Amino acid sequence: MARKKPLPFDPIDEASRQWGRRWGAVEQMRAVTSLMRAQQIVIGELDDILKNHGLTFARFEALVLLTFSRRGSLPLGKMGERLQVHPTSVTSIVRRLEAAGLVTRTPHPDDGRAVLCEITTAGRELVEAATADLVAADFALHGLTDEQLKMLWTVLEPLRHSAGDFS
Amino acid sequence: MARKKPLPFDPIDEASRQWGRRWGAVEQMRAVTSLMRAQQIVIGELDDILKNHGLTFARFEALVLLTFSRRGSLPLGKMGERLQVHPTSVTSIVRRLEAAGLVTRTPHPDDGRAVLCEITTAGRELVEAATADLVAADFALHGLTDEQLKMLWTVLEPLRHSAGDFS
DNA sequence: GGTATTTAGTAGGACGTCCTAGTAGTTTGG
DNA sequence: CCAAACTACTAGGACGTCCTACTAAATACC
Repeated sequence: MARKKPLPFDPIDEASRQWGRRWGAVEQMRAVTSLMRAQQIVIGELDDILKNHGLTFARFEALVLLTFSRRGSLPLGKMGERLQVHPTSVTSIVRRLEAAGLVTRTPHPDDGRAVLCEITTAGRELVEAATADLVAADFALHGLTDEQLKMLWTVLEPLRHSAGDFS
Repeated sequence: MARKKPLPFDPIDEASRQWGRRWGAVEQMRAVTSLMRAQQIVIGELDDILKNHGLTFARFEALVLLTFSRRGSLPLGKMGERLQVHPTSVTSIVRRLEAAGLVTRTPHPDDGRAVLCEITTAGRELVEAATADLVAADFALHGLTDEQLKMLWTVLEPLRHSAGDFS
């Protein structure tokens, strides 16, 4: 994941300097660029860890969600709501999980339109193993203090809220 | 972008509650999930704004980078370094920019392997217009104070640093 | 100088994300 | 009770990201 040759300067810092000479909203630009890059770094590391289990972070999240449900199963639509992704993304994720034998797809007993996704025993075991690895790796958030982690969440919370994720 | 029906609770908060009952690293998990979701929200809004200009944020960033260069041109490899993306991503981005007439691709005069990407007049004009829109929209970071924006950057900086982005 | 290695970029493919469109069930309202 | 509206999901495609080859050119090293 790490660049072969790290730049001798922070590219975002450098860009924000140039940005400031022409346009406004320097702090916003810098924050957004940071956010993008940090997300890219983190998901790269997480996917790297999960690759050893044949997973991606998206699929891992789906499995975790299922383990949190009472019966270990949810309709795809509910999964999309909780994971905050588009319905078609859920279809894609679940298709791959099913192919790996980690979930099963059955028609919903009470609603002919819906599909129930249920985690298998193999899925539950894999979640445990994968989670252990992620926790051991600090979720790729090396060196951030609990203070900083809370700050990150606190700063981003109103952003998520105003985007209409929840009320 | 906004969900049709926002959940009556914060899905990340809810997940972290359940997570805490089984596994550790609750703060990390919550921070990571926040980061992922916030990035998704922000890039969604930015792409939405840029769609009016026939751009995406990735392509916008590439154009901005070119306007920051002395001659308005850079070899693809340099662009990848500065944008912190894989070489093949640069190829993809530049191909689309070229198709839109926003950049030209010419062989590098001093290095037969390299390709020089140069922004066109149309490209420069588009960057100005698109930037104005993004700035007007606060880069989709509605309501975050300068304090919070700085905090975001500050918290994420060491993460980027330790990933080897720069030294 | 001539070969070996490194470097720049492209080709093709996997994945996750979104979108639009379409199908098949369910619910609503007259 | 039947048609209209809505809902759950799938199909197919665009985009950006990464990866693994692969080609061609430049550089290093005998």
